[in-house]
Amino acid sequence: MDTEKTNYFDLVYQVVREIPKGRVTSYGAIANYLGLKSGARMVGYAMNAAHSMPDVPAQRVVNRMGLLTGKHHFETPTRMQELLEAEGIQIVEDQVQNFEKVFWDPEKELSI
DNA sequence: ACCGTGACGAGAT
DNA sequence: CATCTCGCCACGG
Repeated sequence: MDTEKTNYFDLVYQVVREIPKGRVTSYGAIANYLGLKSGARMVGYAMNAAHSMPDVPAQRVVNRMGLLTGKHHFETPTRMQELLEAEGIQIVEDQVQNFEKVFWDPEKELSI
């Protein structure tokens, strides 16, 4: 055990858990907030490990275009959309509607 | 130890 | 304006 090299994964989960209900954010926004700068990919990779993390609403994390790119990683491909719709987010063909409205920028609205 | 791949993003053509 | 390529870093095979 020991060697928590994936410590930055926890940072990602920390931010994701702070995403308000009915809102979404992007991988790049989280990466930027954590200072990973162009590590948007790393954020996505971290989310892949989120499978073992409770209270990590990965469905609220989409790519910068508001597209549900990671829906295939859920229990079912439609699970992500259903969860978001249950929070009041409208989705059409894996695209978040009113993305600008539901977009939640950690750097602007979050303070942890 | 090397190569390929990946829940992305931005710049260049 | 649409498409392509490269960069980022970590992990699996």
